[in-house]
Amino acid sequence: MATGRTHRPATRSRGIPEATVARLPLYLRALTALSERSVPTVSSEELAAAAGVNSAKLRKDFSYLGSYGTRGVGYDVEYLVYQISRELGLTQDWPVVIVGIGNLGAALAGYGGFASRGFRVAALIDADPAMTGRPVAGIPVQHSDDLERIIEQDGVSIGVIATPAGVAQQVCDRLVAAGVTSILNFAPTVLSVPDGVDVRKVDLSIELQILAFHEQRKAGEDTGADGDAEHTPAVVPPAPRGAAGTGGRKGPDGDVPAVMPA
Amino acid sequence: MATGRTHRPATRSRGIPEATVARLPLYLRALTALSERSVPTVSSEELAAAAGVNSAKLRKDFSYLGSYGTRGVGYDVEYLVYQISRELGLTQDWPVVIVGIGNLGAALAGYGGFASRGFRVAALIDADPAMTGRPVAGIPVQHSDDLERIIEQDGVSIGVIATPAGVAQQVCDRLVAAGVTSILNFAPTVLSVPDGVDVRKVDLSIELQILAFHEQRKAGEDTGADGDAEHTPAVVPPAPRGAAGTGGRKGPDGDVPAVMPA
DNA sequence: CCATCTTTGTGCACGCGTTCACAAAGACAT
DNA sequence: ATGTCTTTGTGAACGCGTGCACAAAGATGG
Ligand SMILES: NC(=O)c1ccc[n+]([C@@H]2O[C@H](COP(=O)([O-])OP(=O)(O)OC[C@H]3O[C@@H](n4cnc5c(N)ncnc54)[C@H](O)[C@@H]3O)[C@@H](O)[C@H]2O)c1
Ligand SMILES: NC(=O)c1ccc[n+]([C@@H]2O[C@H](COP(=O)([O-])OP(=O)(O)OC[C@H]3O[C@@H](n4cnc5c(N)ncnc54)[C@H](O)[C@@H]3O)[C@@H](O)[C@H]2O)c1
Repeated sequence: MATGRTHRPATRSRGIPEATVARLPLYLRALTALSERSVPTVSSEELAAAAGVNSAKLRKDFSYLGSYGTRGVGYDVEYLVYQISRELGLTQDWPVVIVGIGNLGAALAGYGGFASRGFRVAALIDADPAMTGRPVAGIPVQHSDDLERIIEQDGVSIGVIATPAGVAQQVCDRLVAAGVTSILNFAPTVLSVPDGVDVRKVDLSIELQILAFHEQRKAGEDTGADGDAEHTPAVVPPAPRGAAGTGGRKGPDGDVPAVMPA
Repeated sequence: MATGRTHRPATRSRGIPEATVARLPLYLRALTALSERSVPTVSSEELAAAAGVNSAKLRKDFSYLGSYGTRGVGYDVEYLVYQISRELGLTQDWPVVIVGIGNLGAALAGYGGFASRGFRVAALIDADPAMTGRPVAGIPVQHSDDLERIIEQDGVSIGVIATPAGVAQQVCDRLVAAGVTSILNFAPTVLSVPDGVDVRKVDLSIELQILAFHEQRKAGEDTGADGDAEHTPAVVPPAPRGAAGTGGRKGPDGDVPAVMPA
């Protein structure tokens, strides 16, 4: 998932529920695939299956956009692709800057799916002087000293942060001050931004921890021991399939010893 | 039809709400930072600010775990770190395999935050024979022919898919058949899995499109006109019945329906 | 022991999102 | 035109998540 921070400007955004907006790209992807196969129309049932959602939900989602279907037939694929693209703002070009061209930033820079939908990598920015001028994915890296100039010059309104967590807030502040109003944050930090700026985060660590929670729960049910263990501490839960005995992991993030208070 | 998608296990009796589970890693991160600064206790107000959430929400979240606070004082940092870690299943070791060691997979393999919380990269798997044996982030890449053996041997229950979208479902099927029950998918595809298997996806493209939607909305407020007369909607079909009468979707701002293709 | 102050834990109300179920709309055949 | 069949669009019910507001719990001080 990856959600942004608190999202409630009190002013209802546009009639379209946030949950619906989050699914539109999903529909768009499925529709694009149908379009490439020259499928003329599609029913809500078929499209819903392709997008992995409930058909009633899909119909309600589309009802927020308007009545674009034909009863008894379904939806016109090409037409719907256009309508959703327009609604999402993909009919225009969105220049994007990526800040922090390390392992992740470099991978993002070369990501094909980036440019596929109106998103254009306008610039790659890094603080390391050694990287300045070096081409990554065909785009020369620019020094962060020029960050403000680049953003204003190219009219960039979307920024991607792929720097270490320690400097993410600082980078964010500079981006916002220079005019960026949408930020996609890959650094594991909570960013503070003024009103009117949207932040969405992608946090691998959080996703894994959520998976671990459910994984543990599944394992707990199998052993039948204490399915709903409640809060009765003391011992660690039974290890599921092949969980190696904590062979002294303790990552660089510095895990904590875990001590019970008196 | 195992259209199985992610979806909630419906947290039956005495379960922790999914929304709460998703925030626990956030609290844990903030608490870990406090722990490293040797802060003994923290109030819900302070911790909520650090995690970027509402304090009432935080207290309610913690109430699902039990009564771990002390009224008039706050929460014991070390104790909470332990409790949340335990609840999330981070007190045990989780071996993880990454399939598809391309640009993204390689970045993930070298990600420090991966190993920081009990997640251990057990293996890197790729279908390209040229990569087999080559070390990435210090770990030798193994060929996908050995996928099943690796998973069973190491008791891996969490898999990360970073392959091209076209083969993601196929890779997913093999992972699941071999015993993996939690999948983190980076490929832009909807994965079908049987019940009991959790899938979470990280989709950069979707995040950007959501940002673009809001960005367009912000821009639309400034400039009164809709800006793009490119597609020229020639004919304006009658507004779908009840735009104003029956239930009024849409806001007061009159949207311009485009032409329906023949 | 009592008073006061701080902060938790939670009952409650509200709004959003999901899902069901069905009338209405249109296609198509006769 | 009429009837049948398919599929949309949506009213309504429901459940989940959020945030308010406050009583209770415990610390602290006299
Ligand atoms: N690698 C992953 O798979 C992964 C996954 C999830 C999250 N993340 C997060 O993404 C971020 C980047 O990860 P990474 O592996 O690419 O790290 P990295 O160290 O390889 O790259 C960080 C880059 O940021 C640059 N940088 C540092 N300070 C900067 C500044 N002030 N302005 C501009 N650039 C600056 C550095 O020069 C470096 O090139 C980290 O916060 C990490 O936690 C990484
Ligand atoms: N690069 C990014 O920033 C980024 C961002 C979001 C999503 N993605 C998605 O992540 C996936 C990987 O992206 P990438 O840029 O690393 O692509 P890539 O082409 O660099 O890497 C793909 C790797 O998968 C391997 N592979 C192919 N088929 C395989 C199979 N059947 N089994 C095992 N390995 C197989 C290939 O050998 C290759 O090494 C893609 O689906 C992409 O859309 C990438």
